[in-house]
Amino acid sequence: MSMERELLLLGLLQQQDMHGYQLHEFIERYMQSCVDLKKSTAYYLLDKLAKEGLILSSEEREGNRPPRQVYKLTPAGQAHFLNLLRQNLATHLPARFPGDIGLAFADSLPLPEIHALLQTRRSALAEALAAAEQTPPHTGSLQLLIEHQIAHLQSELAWLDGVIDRLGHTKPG
Amino acid sequence: MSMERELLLLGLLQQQDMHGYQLHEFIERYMQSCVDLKKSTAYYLLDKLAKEGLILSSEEREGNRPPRQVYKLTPAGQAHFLNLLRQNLATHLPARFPGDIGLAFADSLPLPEIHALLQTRRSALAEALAAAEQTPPHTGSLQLLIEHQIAHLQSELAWLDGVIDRLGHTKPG
DNA sequence: TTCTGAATAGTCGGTATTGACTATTCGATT
DNA sequence: AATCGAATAGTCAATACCGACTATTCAGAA
Repeated sequence: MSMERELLLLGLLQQQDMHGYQLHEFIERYMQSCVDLKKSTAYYLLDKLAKEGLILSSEEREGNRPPRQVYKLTPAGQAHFLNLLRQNLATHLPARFPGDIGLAFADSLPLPEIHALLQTRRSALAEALAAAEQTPPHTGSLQLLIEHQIAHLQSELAWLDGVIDRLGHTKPG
Repeated sequence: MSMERELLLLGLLQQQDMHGYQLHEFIERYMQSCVDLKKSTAYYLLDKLAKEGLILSSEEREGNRPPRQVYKLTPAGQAHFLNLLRQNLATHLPARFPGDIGLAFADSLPLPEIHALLQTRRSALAEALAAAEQTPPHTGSLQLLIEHQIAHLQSELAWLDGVIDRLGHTKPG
């Protein structure tokens, strides 16, 4: 498993014991800007971490609900978490831009159509930025992620505007 | 397969017939900023596109070299390519920041250590920016990708400097 | 000419990831 | 008290993906 996903699960469990569903909910709600982790993948990875002895699972029932597996960090897991954390903080992990692939082939379409399509993209981007700016403030480091997202989207918007602008001045042929 | 990878392969074959190895070489050399596509994955996806009738493969030998599969777009593939291209250009695909996961759990380490680790990250980031700025200019839309990468890395560097700076002023406790 | 290292051109077994599905419970509504 | 939709808590078969490996050719050194 990639180190980011591993760090993510261990990190959340280090803050608080949780069961799989809860873990996935939290990630979807508050961390969608850094990872996309499907529910079934989360369960798969939790199983694997348990087999590696980094976390322990125990049954628990609440009210009439069917029993569920609650996970907690082992001492080995705690140590491993700290190592991954150090490694993550010290490394620059390049972000990928899947939207650039289209740009790379844009010459296959007539200029006015490219312009119209990029205007649509611009709107979507501006909306994402507005949504990020609307996010209510969070505590501690989650706030950091929101601010990062906003700074990034602002830079993206400025860049896209530059691209759209230059599109008009392109000499045909 | 994700639409980006599909668009990428069809797009390259639309510009020029190629064989698998060549395709992968090009992607590694010139498009590492938008995708990470392993060689074996490229072959797997080419097989799949062929099965879907979007590309055709034919044997070809050059000199004494063993024969190899050369791929070309079918008319269906060309049409599909244009649709994917329109969709890609019109959509904002959010980038992910795996480096943010560490930041989210930074409070697990003492402040001076976080500071030291982030300085290391900053160096790596600055180096990546310098490398991007050193890239010799390219023709057409590939130049666009390089400029995007530079703009992005500049924004990342400014943001990281802000984070490191605020770290010093944080009141402990 | 024989060896060695780099470039070319892939294949294959195993791991990671996910979409689609199951099943239970709860609260509200009829 | 029966029904319906949303929330909870997962499972599983199928796909996607990749690391490590194989095999050939070529250029240059010994």
